[in-house]
Amino acid sequence: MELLKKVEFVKKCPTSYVLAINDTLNAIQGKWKMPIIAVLLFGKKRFKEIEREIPKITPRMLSQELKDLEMNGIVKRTVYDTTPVTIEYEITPSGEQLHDVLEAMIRWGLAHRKSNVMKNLPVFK
Amino acid sequence: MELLKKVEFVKKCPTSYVLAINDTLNAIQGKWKMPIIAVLLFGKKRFKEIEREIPKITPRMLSQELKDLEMNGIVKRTVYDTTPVTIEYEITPSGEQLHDVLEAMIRWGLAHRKSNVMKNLPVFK
DNA sequence: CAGTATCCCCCCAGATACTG
DNA sequence: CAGTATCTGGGGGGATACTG
Repeated sequence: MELLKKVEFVKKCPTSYVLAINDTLNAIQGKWKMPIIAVLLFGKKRFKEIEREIPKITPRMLSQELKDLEMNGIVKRTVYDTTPVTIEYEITPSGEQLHDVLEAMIRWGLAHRKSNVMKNLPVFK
Repeated sequence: MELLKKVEFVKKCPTSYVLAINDTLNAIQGKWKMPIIAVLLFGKKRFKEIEREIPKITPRMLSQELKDLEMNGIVKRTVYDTTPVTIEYEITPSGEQLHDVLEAMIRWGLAHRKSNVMKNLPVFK
């Protein structure tokens, strides 16, 4: 769908579009969501594994964000009945579909940085 | 680029991708960025016009967000030498390219809501 | 291992009022 | 019109310690 048509659509039916964008934003927004999703795109991981792969994240934050992601259907949590229990986190099919969004974001980010229009962007964050 | 290749790429060259995603997130993240961008996609607007079109936004927030967007090269601010001065905000070409990201987000948001995997999403925000 | 529980600080953002 | 100034509360998120 091209821009003008979309704009027209938004005019006529704002709620569903705004809602959809909001859902997506909620899914990926927050300091640690993207890193966690990125890590899980490489496959199932356990709590400590994720923690180890994301520098500086605290268990408190990891726990909290994983709950969010689970509630939003991005991540699935499975408890295995071993002793002690093993718990694995994996990305859901729906979560995996986020790669389209990520690719669009990567493409825009690269192009935008190249176009050099940013006046005051920190090189690292 | 498909997922696996991207993942490989991320493994080899994490910084640029993470940076790009970060840039994009910074551009659109925040409570009022998307509404402002949406409004400006309809054309040039003045401060008060934007304020009127976005319910509940305060001048303080609008001013702040517009500055952010300008610094990030998403929005251009033009001062016209009338009396009193007229100031117009318009979206930049680079900002307009965000529609690819928006469309990806809309597509994912709609599909994800349809797939009904969300356990606890507020119907309205 | 897989998390909770507490404490605490900072800053985002709302309310309200004011200015060139 | 096009914003800025000031005050304020709530919560996101860090540090640290603890638990089944």
